[in-house]
Amino acid sequence: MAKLRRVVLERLMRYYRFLSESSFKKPPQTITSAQIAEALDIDPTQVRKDFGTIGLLGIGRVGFDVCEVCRAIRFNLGFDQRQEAVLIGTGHLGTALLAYSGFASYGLHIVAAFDSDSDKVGGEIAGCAVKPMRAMKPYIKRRGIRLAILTAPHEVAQKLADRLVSAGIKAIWNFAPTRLTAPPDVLVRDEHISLGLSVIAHHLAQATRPDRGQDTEGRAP
Amino acid sequence: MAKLRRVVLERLMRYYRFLSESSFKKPPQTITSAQIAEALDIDPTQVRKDFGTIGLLGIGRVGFDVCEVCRAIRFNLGFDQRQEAVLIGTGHLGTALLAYSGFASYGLHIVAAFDSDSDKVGGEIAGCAVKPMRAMKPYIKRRGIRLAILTAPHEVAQKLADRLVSAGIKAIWNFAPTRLTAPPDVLVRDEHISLGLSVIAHHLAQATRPDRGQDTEGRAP
DNA sequence: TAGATTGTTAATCGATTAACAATC
DNA sequence: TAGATTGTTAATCGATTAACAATC
Repeated sequence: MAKLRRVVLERLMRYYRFLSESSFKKPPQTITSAQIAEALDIDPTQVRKDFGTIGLLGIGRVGFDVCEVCRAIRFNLGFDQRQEAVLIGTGHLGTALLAYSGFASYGLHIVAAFDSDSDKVGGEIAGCAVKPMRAMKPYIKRRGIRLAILTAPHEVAQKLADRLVSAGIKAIWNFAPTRLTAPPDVLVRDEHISLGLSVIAHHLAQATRPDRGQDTEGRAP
Repeated sequence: MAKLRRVVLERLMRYYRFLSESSFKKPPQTITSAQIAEALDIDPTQVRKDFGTIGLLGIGRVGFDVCEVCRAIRFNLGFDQRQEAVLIGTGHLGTALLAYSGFASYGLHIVAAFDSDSDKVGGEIAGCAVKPMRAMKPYIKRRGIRLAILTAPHEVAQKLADRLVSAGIKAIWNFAPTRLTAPPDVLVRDEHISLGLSVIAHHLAQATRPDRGQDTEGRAP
């Protein structure tokens, strides 16, 4: 399995979400690159190229077999393997993620949550046991967990990330508003909503005070 | 104010977050592009170019004035204007966003939440009143709200988005796992966590079953 | 002044799009 | 067969990085 670039991975996910809708499970179960492109606002050549990189071959004059495409994407994104994860920090966001039922269809299972609040420890959230922080490292080691979902506050995020790495974690899905540092073999995916906010805020500010056109005509020197 | 590209906006946000840390508020309050680049793992030329596009001039042999940089970014991202928003759907994620106290520092204020659950309507979440869905459109119109944060379930997301657009909303920050369609003058920013998941899942699958090297040496024909 | 840092132009890199022969 | 769709090569586009004279 070749290593794929981030942009390719994200497009593969979009194809997958689109094609796994029930409507495509029915015959004739084939679809052309042009149809996918139209629906997702992507260039059809791009679709064929992406499919090519994961070894998919289309059928001339017909298109692609929907099931085959889905299977290839599942394989390349690893959805066909059970993936266990721990969640660190059971605040509102952590609770939201624990309650989200959609992860299982991607092979992802949150098997334990950890929190420093002794009132929460011993309890359950969305069927997942909440354990004390000191149990984190041994738990991860014992079960060979490789993925951690970090939903702890900013102040403790880096320290927790370090502990996760020392416990053997290989990927951190970071929802804390903090840029984490980790060794090169550990993948960190940051989900800062502040990046989205920058795009939104700029768009709205644009509308309020548009460019006063310093380079347009109508203002002779 | 010129319209800026998404990648530039996201970098501006990263600069801003880095520079607004308290440590940079103290004298000498200047910083070089190389220092910023080092901290954020960005090319120094990129930093200077980004600053140039928002009209910032550095001082030879010294660098940039931290306060001036922050002010310019605040202006360009619109953080200096009060921005009111409504939130639609008070599930776990909606509650997490309502409880997040960091938005105010970007000028963003969630002034009302809407939900279809009559048990929630009339109550308060994190100091924000929860109102019935039917009150949404008149509320938005009356107060001239331009931003909606959509944290409703997948099934109703597009329908709600349509209603928001008809009420006059100009930007939708979409946390529902749905690709929304909206008129071109309405900005939609999708925060699908599934995109992040694709990157994480692929990384972990890579480690489990690395490329069996069909093109590498050691396998003579 | 000498030297560090900027602003800007040119070169590189990678990703997207266009073109089109090959294919079913 | 005729025609639609693929796979792939070439062209374009945009973003990143390198180089360096101008500046304080």
